[in-house]
Amino acid sequence: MNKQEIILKEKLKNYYSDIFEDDLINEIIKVGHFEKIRSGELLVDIGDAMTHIPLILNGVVKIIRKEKEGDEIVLYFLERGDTCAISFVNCINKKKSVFKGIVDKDVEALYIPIDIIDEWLIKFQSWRHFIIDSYHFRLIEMVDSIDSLAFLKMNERLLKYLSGKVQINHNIDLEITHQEIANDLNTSRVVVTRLIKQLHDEGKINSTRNHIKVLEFYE
DNA sequence: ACATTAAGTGATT
DNA sequence: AATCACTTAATGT
Repeated sequence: MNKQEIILKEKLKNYYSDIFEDDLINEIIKVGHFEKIRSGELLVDIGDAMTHIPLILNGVVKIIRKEKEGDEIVLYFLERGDTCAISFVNCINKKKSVFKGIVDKDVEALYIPIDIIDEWLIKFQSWRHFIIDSYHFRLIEMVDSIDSLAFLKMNERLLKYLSGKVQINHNIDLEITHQEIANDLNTSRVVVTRLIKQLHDEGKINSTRNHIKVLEFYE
């Protein structure tokens, strides 16, 4: 086993040993191939056929639903321990992706071929549970995001968005522009600017160019 | 110093 | 809450 594999095994052990049994971790290391993906890179696009599934070790992936003419909206973020279970089902049925995934913060991931994923479902209980749990979790996130769209006003959505960012980044300092937020929420920059200013005046955030410090957020 | 990009604002729908 | 049109401020070359 080479040096990289050892480091990898350590990372996997640290992050996943609570959920996966040792045998499974060993198999993951055997068949998975390691990749680093830089922030801003496209992971999957709508219509892509998937052959491998990334198991996220580090970083953040932004999952986006896209309307025909460029209109996009962010559904949720994936981080360590997450994997897009939606894509498992895509794989098993050999269907194409319905979502677009962009790397939001540099990602380290292990790519696992789909046929093996299928085998593991039978072979490992912990894997089965992992997939089902993560599917369930995605569903909850989706419902949540539908709720937001349907019932929340823009200012509430913004606050929720910022809260989510803080959680996933493990940092209350966000490097983001009003324009980027506007794109993610599918609104205009002007609107974001005004709401940001409001939140700033209310003392809930601190905003300067390219940077927002979130002082009040949901857990 | 100049150009570019981000953010702020008033008025209108 | 969106859009337009314009200003001001911050930053890069």
